[in-house]
Amino acid sequence: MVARMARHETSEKILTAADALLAEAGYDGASVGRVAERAGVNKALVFYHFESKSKLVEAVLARYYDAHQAALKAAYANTDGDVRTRIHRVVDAYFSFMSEHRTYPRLVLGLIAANEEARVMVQDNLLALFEWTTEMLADITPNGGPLDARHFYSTFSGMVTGYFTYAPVIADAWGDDPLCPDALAVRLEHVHWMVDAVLDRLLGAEPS
Amino acid sequence: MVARMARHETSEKILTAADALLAEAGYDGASVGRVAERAGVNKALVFYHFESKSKLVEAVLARYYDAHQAALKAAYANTDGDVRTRIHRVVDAYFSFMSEHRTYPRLVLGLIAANEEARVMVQDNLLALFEWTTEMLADITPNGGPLDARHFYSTFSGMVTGYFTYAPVIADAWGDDPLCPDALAVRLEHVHWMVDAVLDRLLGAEPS
DNA sequence: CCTGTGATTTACCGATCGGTCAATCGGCCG
DNA sequence: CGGCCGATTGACCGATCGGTAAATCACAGG
Repeated sequence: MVARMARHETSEKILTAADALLAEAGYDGASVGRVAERAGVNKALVFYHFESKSKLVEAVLARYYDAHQAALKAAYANTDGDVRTRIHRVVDAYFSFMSEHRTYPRLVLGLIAANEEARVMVQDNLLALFEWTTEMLADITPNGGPLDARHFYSTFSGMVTGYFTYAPVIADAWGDDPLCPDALAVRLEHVHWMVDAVLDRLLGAEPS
Repeated sequence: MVARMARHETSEKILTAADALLAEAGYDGASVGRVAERAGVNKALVFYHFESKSKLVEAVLARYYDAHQAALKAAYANTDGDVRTRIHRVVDAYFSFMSEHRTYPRLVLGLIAANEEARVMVQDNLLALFEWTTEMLADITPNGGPLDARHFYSTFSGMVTGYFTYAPVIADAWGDDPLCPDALAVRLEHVHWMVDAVLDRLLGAEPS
């Protein structure tokens, strides 16, 4: 009577449940028991497929890491157009990745807010994106000071991820759902407007 | 032998310990036992002074709420200078409040990442700031669309709070401490530069 | 000096946490 | 059919969680 399924199938169900629960309730709130319950699976089975809770969380993160970086690099690898066009393309890729994986930014938020152990899991991916973005902007931003690439990375990634993570909190004040397609499109417009504002001031009246 | 102290004194020690622990470990990580331990106080005493854990957290938040809003309103109440000058003054107030209360943004982060109950505690304060900022920007930003005041609030508050909350994560990649006075001054410069970039594009070549 | 009162402590509760273990189940191969 | 092996289960562990009850303590007023 017990439904049998391939190893991969069961693991995937557990990963999906853990992903959703981590985004909803953070690291501590996503207990192994609740993850198993949502996956429709025995609690001990979670430890059989992933040996510990931290390993499970790392597995959830790993599903996003490669995809996240690949999406950005693919967008920047397209060399059509000038610098402005390419930056807009990367912003589009960043934003659409987040809207296609809405649990991801909240998952990261939950890990950063939790204990030191959970925090270091996020570091590797964050640092990789950080260094890569710095390299991308190296041509148009000075080294050091308030216009260093690291500040622009912090500012613009925060504009995107911050919107998704804070959305459930401000949803009440906002009349319509801030995560509905229309609202997301408007937010994306805002980010693009900000990019242009920055580039206008950075590049001056330089002919493009 | 047991040191006696005024009611206010003990409460304050517990509040301070809870504040620090919430910022470090989030809502679930800041257990009542650990809070009591850090405050050098018996665990049951926490329930005597604050009847439950959620009431304790609300008390911690309450210490910041009034001060946070008062700081911003005081800055904007100063009507010297044009719009640009006044906005820069509010940004300065926002930034300096965060750097003087560094546990505050991480405390809020920890509550947002935790369960629904903890999330609603943050809403009230966030919404008050949100509406007030909207009102402040009403004159120079259009209603609705990507240039609505709500988007600028989300963007600029994220630029400040996001920097403080993500700092411990990116500290390793950053050579020097991102929260040391020099680094903070540079970040503040960056935010001001962004404000000017936005105002240049919003107000056009308007003579000031 | 006695007593009342509020601050503090000790001991304890049921629930849940992450994790383990032996038993069991289901399909495949000989 | 019998045996093997990997997937799954239920029962259980010690630790810790938020919270409670009653005893104890320190001090002020009569």
